[in-house]
This record gives sequence, C-alpha cells and structure tokens, in this order.
Amino acid sequence: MPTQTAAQRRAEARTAYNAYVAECPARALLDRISDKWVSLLLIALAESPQRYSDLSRTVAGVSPKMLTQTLRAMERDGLVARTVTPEVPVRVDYALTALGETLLPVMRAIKTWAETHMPDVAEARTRFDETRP
Amino acid sequence: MPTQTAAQRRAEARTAYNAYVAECPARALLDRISDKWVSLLLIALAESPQRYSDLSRTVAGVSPKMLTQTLRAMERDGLVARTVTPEVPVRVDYALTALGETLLPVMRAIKTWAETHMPDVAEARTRFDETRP
DNA sequence: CAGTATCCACGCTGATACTG
DNA sequence: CAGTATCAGCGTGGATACTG
Repeated sequence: MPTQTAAQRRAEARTAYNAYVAECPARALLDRISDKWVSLLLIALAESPQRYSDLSRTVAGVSPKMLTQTLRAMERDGLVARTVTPEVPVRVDYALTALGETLLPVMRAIKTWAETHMPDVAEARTRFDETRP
Repeated sequence: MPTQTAAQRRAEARTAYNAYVAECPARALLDRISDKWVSLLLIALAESPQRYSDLSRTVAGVSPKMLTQTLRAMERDGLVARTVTPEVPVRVDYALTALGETLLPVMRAIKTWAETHMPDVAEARTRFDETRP
C-alpha cells in the first residue's frame, strides 16, 4: 500500500496548479480576455464610449445579467470606467480606461494570428476528421 | 402586443451571435488557447517533445481523461503531432508542429502584457473592493 | 433607463475503474 | 504504457420577472 494513491498525488498536484494559476499573470489574463463577453465589450468600447442600453444593442444577444456582470468585472479590473450622470432618468456611460486601451494591441495580435493561421487549423481538422471515420 | 418579445429578439440575436462566433477566427482562437490545459501543454511541449507519461508529470494535476482529450483536440487542430512507435509496450510521442510553434509568440505577447499590466489590475481591484464594502 | 433577484438546466470537469 | 468508459457534482449562463 503506497503512502499516497495516484489520486492523492493528483489532488495535491492540482492544488499546486491552482496556486500556480492564481499567481501566474498570463493565465489570469487569459481567463479574463477569453471570457465570452469581455472580448466583445472590449471591441465595442474601442469604437466609442457607450451607454448601457447602447451596449446591449451593440453586443447583440447579451442578457442584462451578463452585461452588468461583465461590465462590473471589467470596471473592477480597471479596464472600463463607469460614469453616472444624475439626470432623470439616470444616464450611465461606459468607456475604456487607458489600461483597457493597452489591451487592444494584444487583441489585435490574437486576431492577426487567427486570420493568418485559422485556415490551416480548419484544414487540419478536415484532414483529421476524414482519416478517422 | 409586440410582434416579438424582448426574449425572442435576444434569442434571435444570440443565434446570430453564435453564428458570428463560429466564423470569427479570433474568438475561435481565444476559445482554444484559453483552455485550461491547452496553454500548459503548449508551454510544456515548447520545451521539448514528450511522451504521454512525461506530460502527465510535467503538467501536474491533469487527469488522464483531460490529458488525452486536450491532446486529441490539439492534434486535430494541427497544433501537435502524435507519433506512435510500435515497441512493446507502445511508445507515443507528442511534439509541437510548425503551426503549433507559430502560436508561441502570441502566448508571449499575452505573457508580456500580463507581466506589465497585471499589477495595475491588481491595484484597481483593491481600490474597487475598498471603496465598496 | 439601468439595473437586481431568482431559479433552472446544462456542460464540463474530475474521480474512478478498467483494458489492449 | 497509453489510454477508454462511466458517472456524479458544481459552476456558469440564460430565462424571467421585478425595481429605484
């Protein structure tokens, strides 16, 4: 009987991995920008600052819950600025912060790779799927 | 009574969004590389080609199921090459393809941004959390 | 207008056990 | 060694309804 089972060792390793992820900036960033709505909001706001209702139209298909939730998270991260104007009814504007803007080149790098190489990926997939039925 | 309810309009928009995502190369790429294990395997294999069991050690905490599943997906996408050597017992080697290698600079760009700006994000979070209890 | 609150369903991960 | 098969649990997203 081993001192540790394989599962125990994996569990321990996974804990270590989680700690690692929590600290690893690159993974943390990936978790952010890969979020379904974050990237779309980033792009939408890169065009121009917008109000809440504008965004819900620009980023089609988003539910109010997710829109709020995502904007809140991005605000917390310092990526977007939320400005409330106390009119009646209230007006809330969202805009990218300077920090948020620095993310755009990264997004562009991703976009460039994708446009350059995703056809290759698509082709690879087709070949893969063809060779094994 | 409106021709379409808000929900119907959102549902329709979401369908459109899904179609958009399916075509948008950048989003497709993000979905790939943001995968929990894909990025780690990418980095592990960037160091050197490895066998299945090597990977399960290098990438600590991964279950056999996820390891196989992730490697299979990456192979299908043409990012890694799987080489079977019919010894006894079988030997299977995994390595990055040329296509897979082209992804590394993108990963590095992400890493660089993260190292440069994640401290700002962390600070923003702290401020945000402090101001609202 | 700009959200909040609640609930449900589903997908995906991980544990576990077994095999050529 | 290099996987496959099966199942349970949980987080996450979406629908929906309500509010200052």
